[in-house]
Amino acid sequence: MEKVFNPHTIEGKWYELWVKNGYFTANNSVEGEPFSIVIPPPNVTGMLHMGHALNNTLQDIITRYKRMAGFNALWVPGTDHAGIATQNVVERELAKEGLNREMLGREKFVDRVWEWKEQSGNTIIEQLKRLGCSCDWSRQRFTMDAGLSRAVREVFVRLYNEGLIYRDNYIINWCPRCKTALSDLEAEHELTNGSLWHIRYPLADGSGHLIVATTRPETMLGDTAIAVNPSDERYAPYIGKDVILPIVDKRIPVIGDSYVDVTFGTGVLKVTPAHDLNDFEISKRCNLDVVKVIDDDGRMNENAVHFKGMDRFECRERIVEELDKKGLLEKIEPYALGVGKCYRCKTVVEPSLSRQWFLKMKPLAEPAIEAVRNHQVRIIPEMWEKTYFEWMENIRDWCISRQIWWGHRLPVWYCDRCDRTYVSAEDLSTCEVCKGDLRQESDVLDTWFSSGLWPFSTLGWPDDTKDLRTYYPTSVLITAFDILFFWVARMIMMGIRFMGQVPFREVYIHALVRDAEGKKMSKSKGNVIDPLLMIDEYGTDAFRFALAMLAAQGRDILLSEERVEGVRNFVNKVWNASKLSLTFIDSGTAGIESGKSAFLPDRWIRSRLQKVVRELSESIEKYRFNEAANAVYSFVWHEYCDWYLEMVKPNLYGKVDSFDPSLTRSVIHRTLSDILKMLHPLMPFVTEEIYQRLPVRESESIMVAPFPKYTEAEVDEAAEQEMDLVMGIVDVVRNIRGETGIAPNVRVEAVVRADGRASILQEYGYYIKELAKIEHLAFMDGRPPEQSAVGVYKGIEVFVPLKSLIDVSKELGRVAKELQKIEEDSERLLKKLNNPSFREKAPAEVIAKNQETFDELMKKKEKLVSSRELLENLAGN
RNA sequence: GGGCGGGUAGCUCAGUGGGAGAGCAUCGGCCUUACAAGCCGGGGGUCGGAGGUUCAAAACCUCUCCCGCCUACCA
Repeated sequence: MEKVFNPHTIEGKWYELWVKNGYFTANNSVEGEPFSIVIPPPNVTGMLHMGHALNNTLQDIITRYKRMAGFNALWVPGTDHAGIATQNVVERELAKEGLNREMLGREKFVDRVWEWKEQSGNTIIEQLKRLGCSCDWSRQRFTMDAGLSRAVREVFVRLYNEGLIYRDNYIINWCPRCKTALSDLEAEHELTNGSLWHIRYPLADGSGHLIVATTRPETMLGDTAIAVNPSDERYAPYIGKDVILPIVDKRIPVIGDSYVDVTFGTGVLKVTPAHDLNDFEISKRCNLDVVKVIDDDGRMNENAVHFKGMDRFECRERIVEELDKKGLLEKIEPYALGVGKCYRCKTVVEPSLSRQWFLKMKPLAEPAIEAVRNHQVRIIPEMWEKTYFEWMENIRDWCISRQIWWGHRLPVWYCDRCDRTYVSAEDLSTCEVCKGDLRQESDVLDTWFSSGLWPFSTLGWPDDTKDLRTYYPTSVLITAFDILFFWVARMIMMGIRFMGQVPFREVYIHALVRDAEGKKMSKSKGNVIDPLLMIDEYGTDAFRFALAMLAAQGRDILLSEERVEGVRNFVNKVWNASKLSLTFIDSGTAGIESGKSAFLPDRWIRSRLQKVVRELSESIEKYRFNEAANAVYSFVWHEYCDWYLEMVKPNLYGKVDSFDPSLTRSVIHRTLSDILKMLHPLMPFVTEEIYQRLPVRESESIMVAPFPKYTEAEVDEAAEQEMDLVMGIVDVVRNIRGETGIAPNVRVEAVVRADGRASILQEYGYYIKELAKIEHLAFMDGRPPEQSAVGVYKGIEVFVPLKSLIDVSKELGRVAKELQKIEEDSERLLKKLNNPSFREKAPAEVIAKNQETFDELMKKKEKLVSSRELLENLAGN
C-alpha cells in the first residue's frame, strides 16, 4: 500500500463496480423496511455547486447508512426542466449564432432545447456520480418525461374540474426581459435606494392642487383616479371633485377609499389600476377605468402620449423633468423601497394587469398546515415550522401560467369559432360542438408545478405502481430552506391532495453553504468554491466528510479550503492505520470471536467501539451529521490510532508474550472492519478500497455489508476504567517529560505509588513503559523517592526522579502553575460545598460529585506541595 | 411592518441548568519504519452588554447593542 492515499486512482473504479453490481438499484419486492428519498431535482442546466454538494452528500450518507442497516433503500434521482432558466440558456446560445427563438418558431425552438438537454443535461448527473451518490439510476426521472408529463396533465385537469384552477385578469409580476408572468415567489424583493416624488395634481375647477407621493412616476400616465381616506379631514371635502392628470391632461376623479394610509406620504394616493395590485383592487371597488401604459417589453405604450416607445426607466426621468419644468414637482425625498426582481435574470419586474391562469391555494393549504401541525410531516429543525405556518396561513393564489415555450403546455384548448374552452388530459383537435379547429393554449406551466408532484410522479403516478405502494410516502426530504415555499410546501399540498397521504414523513432542512467569511457564494462576488476542484484536489471522501463535519443544524456552513485539507489528512490517517492493521491480520484471524481476549486494550477498544457505533447511528438518525462525523473521527484517530494501535505493538511484535496475540489479531480484524463500515456512508471510496484488501469479508462490497450494531455483550465498563488509569499514568509521565524538556529519546525512571490500585498498572507495566518512554517502572508504598517531579492521576502518584535530567527551576514553575490552578478550582468548589442551600437543595449525586472532585484536588495539592519542598531543597543544594 | 437565526479561544464552530470544548491556527520538542498529510507536550476565553429566576446560568426569562436571513398588497 502506498504511503500516502491517492484518491484519484480508485474512485472511478469502485463507482463503476457499484453500478455494475446493481447495488444502487432498489428492489420493490424484497424484504426489509422501505427507506426512500427523492432527490431535489437539480436544474438540467445545472453545474454542481456547493449547495448541491452538501445536499446530496447528506442524502447519500443517510441512504448508504440505511441500506447497510438493512433497509430496502431507494434514492430516486432526476432533473428538473427548469423552464425559464433553461430557455434562457438556449436563447443565449442562439444569440451567439445571431438567432432568436422567434426566428426559429416554437416547434423548432423546443426541439433545439431538447437537443441541448440531451447533450448537456447530463453534466450534473455525472457530477453527482463523482460525489459518490448512490442513486438508483435505473429510476432516473426528468420532469418532462412522458410519464411525469402525464401526471402534470392529470393534476391540472382534476384541479380544473374541481374549480381550483381558473383564468382571470389580475396583477402579476411581469419580467420584461423573460417576457413572462412570474409567481409572487419568483419576484425577489430587494431593498433599494429610491425616491419619493411629490407631484401636484391640479384641481379641475382651478381651485388649487392635491399633492401625490409616488415611487414610480412613470405609472402616473395610467392613473385613473386619485384616492384619499374618507376619514381624513384634510382631504374628505375633495372627494367627488376632479383633478387634471398632468402631462396626459385628462380629468380623473378624486375618490375615497379606506385603503389609503393617512400617515404615508401626503395622504393622497395616485391610483394606477393596471400597474399596482392595491390600485387594481380599488379600481374594482370603485369601478374605475384601467389604463395600461407599460408594454410587455418594458417600454411605454401608446397610452403614454409622447413617451410612447421609451424605456420605463428613462421615461421616469423624463417625466420628472417635464413635471419640474411645468412647476408640478413639489419635492423629492430619498426613500428606500423593496424592488421586485426576476429570480432568474434579476430584471426589475413590473406589476402588470394580465390574463393568466391561477391555482386557488387556500383549500390546498389547509390540510397541509394541519399535516405539519400534527406532525404527519415533521420539519427538522423545528424552527422552520414557524416560517412554514407563517407563509401557508397567508398564502395567495398561485399564478401558474408562463409565457415561455419550454415546459408543460397547459392542457387547455380553445375553439375560436364558438369560443369554447376545453381542458383535457388527452390532446384535442376538434370542437365537439361546432367542429371547428381547436387551438391549444400557448402558455406553459410554472416549473414548480411539475416539481410539486415529484414524490409521486417519479414513482409512477397516476398509475398504481408497485413502487408507489412500496416507497410512498417517502421517508425524508433533505433540502435547503430557500425552496421551502417554492417546493416543499407545494409537494405537501399536492401529495395530500392526490395521494391522500403526505409525501414524506420528515423534512430535514440543512444550512446554506457560504464562503469562509460568511458571504453567500456567487459568481459575481468571485468567492465560489467549486466542489469539483475540491474533489480533484483532496478527493471525494475528504470533501464529503468535511461537509458532514460542518453540517451543524440551524447554522450556515462556512467552508474553507483549509478545512477540507484537514479532513484529507484524516482520510490519510485512516489509510495508514489500515495499512498497519492489515499487517497484523490474515484469513485465519477473522473467525476467532468466541475466545474473548483478556488483553485490556482489546476489551477497551471493543467496548469503546460499541458506544461510538451507537452515537454514530443515533446522530445520523437525528440528522446531526456533524456529531456523527466528529464521533467517528475522534474515535478512529484518538482512540484506535493513538492508543490502541500503539499499545498492541509490543504484543504483536513479540516483545512481550503475556497475551495471546492471535486473539488481538482477531480483535484488530473485526475492529478495522467495523471502522470501515462506520466510515463508509461518510467516505465511501477509501473504505471500499481498504475493505477489498481485508483477507476475509462478509460481502462482496462494503456497500452491502451490514452496518455494525451496538452489542451490549462487548461493552466492558471495567476495561474502560482500567484503561483510563493506564492512559492517565502515561499522560502524567508524558506531561512531566514535555514540560520539563526531557528529550524524547531519553528514557526516564518512574515510580508509582498507587495505594493498592497498582495491580492493573503492574500488569500493563511494559506497555506503560513503552508509551511513556520509561526505562524502569517501579511500584512502592512508602516514602517517595527524593529529587523527583511528581504528577497525580486520580489519586495515583507518579514520581520521575530528576537526577540531572531536568531543569529544577522549570519543574518548580510547572508545579507552581499546577498548584495555582488547584487553588482556584478548590476554592470555588469549597465555597459551593459550604453553601447551606446548595447542600440542602442540590441533588445528592451532584453534591457527591463535587465533594469527590474536591477531595481529589486536595490530595493532589498535598502531593504537589511535598514535591515542591523537595524541589526547593534541591534548588537550595 | 411581521417573523427567524446568530454573537463562546486568533479563525470556524459544537455545547439547551451542575467541573468552559473540538478542528484549524499558534508556540516548544521529535525524521520513534503505519502515517511529517505524522507523533508528544503547552499557551490561549470575565461564553456581546445589563438585569432577573435558581443552591447553581454560556444555557432559562426581560431589556439592550451589533450581524445575518426570511417575509410583506405603506403608494
